[in-house]
Amino acid sequence: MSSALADAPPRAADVFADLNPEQRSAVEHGLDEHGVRGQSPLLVIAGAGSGKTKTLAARVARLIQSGADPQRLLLLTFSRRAAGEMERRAGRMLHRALGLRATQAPPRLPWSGTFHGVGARLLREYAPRIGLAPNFTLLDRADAEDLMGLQRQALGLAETAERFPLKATCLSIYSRAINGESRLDQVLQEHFPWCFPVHDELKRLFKAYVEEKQRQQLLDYDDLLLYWAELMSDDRLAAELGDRFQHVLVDEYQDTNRLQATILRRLKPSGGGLTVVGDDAQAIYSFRAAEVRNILEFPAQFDPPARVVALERNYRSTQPILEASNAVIAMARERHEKRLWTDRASSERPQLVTVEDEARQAQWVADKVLERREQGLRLKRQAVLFRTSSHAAPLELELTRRNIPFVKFGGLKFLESTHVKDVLSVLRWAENPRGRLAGFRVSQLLPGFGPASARRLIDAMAPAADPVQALRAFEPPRAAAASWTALRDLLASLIGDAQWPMDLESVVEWYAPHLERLHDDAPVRLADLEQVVRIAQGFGSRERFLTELTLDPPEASSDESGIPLKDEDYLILSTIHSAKGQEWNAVYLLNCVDGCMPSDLSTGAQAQIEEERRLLYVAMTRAKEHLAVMVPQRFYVTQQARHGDRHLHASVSRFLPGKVVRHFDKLGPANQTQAALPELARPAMDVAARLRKAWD
DNA sequence: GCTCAGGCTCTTTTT
DNA sequence: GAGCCTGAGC
Repeated sequence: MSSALADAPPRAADVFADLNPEQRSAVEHGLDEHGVRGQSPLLVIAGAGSGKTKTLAARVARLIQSGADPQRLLLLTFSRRAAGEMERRAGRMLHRALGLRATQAPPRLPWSGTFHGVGARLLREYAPRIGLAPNFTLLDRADAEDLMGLQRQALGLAETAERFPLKATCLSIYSRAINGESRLDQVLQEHFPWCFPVHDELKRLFKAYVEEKQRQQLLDYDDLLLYWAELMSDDRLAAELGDRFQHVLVDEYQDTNRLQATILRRLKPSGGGLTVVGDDAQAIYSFRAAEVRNILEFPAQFDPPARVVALERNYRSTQPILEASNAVIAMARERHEKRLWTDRASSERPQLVTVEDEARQAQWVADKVLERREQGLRLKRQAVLFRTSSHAAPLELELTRRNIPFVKFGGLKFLESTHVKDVLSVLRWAENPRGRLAGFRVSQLLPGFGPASARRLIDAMAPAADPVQALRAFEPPRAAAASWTALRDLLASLIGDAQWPMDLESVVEWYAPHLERLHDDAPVRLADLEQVVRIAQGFGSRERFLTELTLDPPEASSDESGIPLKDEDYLILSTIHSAKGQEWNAVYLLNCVDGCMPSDLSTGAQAQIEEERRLLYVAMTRAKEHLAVMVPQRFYVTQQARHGDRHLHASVSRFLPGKVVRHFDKLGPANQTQAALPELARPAMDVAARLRKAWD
């Protein structure tokens, strides 16, 4: 224990002075002026905008100030970004609390990060003790899907008379079973009923998938949790790890799944030293097998039960915004009774803005954003939120047209796009020449090189003592002879000696002509690749680049101009999921109509609808002063296989009935006449039918 | 035996 | 638009 810290003058009162009584009680739980006293578990129910991050950071700072070793503090957050934020704020408080000089850095928190990130580090360290290869390769989701796809093919499941679930669906099912600690038949019954007939085949497939991962020393995301949990089913290792981390703090506990709860339970069986923070009203990740019951049943899990502290004072939003948000969540079926309050009065109510269509919606938002900027509100203080990434497309177009810079969070990461995956796969293959996945993908980029040749190639390389030699000895299919030479030589040089980050540039150079041949929009994709090259420069080596990119991918993308520099001003576009934990002075919420909000893919079970309601609640509570909820009356639906593109008539979200809407100021075209919507009389669409049926 | 073009289906949210 | 399967054509 650092004596310098323990000897520091107790100046806690200065730093922690502005905590309210509930926050203070959470921060001081188990502590007194002599340091760590009690060790009972703590649950903090933290409403939206109630100073959750501040409280958690203050608790971290207070623990360290009281003598806790930063090395023995495990801080589990939802995202890397949240971990960084927590470390920064705790650092600032510590800096003041310990009376450090400006040149002195506060202690770092080496064990803060996501469950997955921390799991990866622990597993590398403990690998030799649990029969795991320490240099295991981490699969991102797309890789895992490809591996599943290969097994699906190999088992002949693709050729069954009935269409077998796609590889992505197979992986979702598998992942759900792992994270939810559920049996396959339960998962199928509850979440994938249409796949139930192929229960036995899926079971075979998953067995093959697991075996293949083990053979190739591959771990997928779920394995990071699974192996961690398994590691701690050994009493000795569990005790060792439990002892290693004196305090364990978990953020966003409402979005953890059962497997994560198991890990915590094995880490801290008595709950001593365990602090979890969350808000059941903001649970929005059940599609990832998050389990709200984790937080609801947390206190009773221990004997004596965990102490519960509720933070109900909201510091973020104005009274009118909070009232509207409270009205939305008050209609939820099941919830922890809790009433957020604030003293931030305002005469401005949230707006419910009806516009004709999505194009007008984009114009309205762009106008308003500029108007607010004229009034002095920087773009960065404003955000546009949406349920689904594609909902922002018309707005992105409008913003680009008007030269308004923006950065988009969430949705399809550009790392997952075909061309970026292609390039990264070449690097992966070079990094691990016996890995079958990357080779299988890359070789088929060559014209005349199909799945059969690809399989022949990876079969030749996998067992080879010298993969480069196997590569040179390989006879390519005749049609691919010319292009084969270039790939072979590229790989040989990449395997031979790594030249980072020049390697990546060689790969892009090799790939460019193939990109040209395979895609019509090659220039746009090439711009993405230049972006990758730029990102790569921030990493010390090829190996680090590949592993860290998997656990911590860049979360933003923007138009072709690339991500703006940090000091530039830009508008935030974000999915609601990615907006978690954030706040802005002005928030615009797109497409608040039935079919988008709730998404018509989530109107099946009541539980899904309730989650969509919480999603709206999360979106609204991001706003500090200005909130505009947009309702386009019709929108254009593209790529409908059956009927082609057409207009769809939309109605305001079911989560905004009369008694909620009265908390809003209504804006919009005074009288929308039916004449303006000629062809909408009988929309012959599946979606429309489903929307109606949802009201039955 | 192998590749590739054409047609069909599905399309959320993320570590 | 991309994944996936089928079947024509080499």
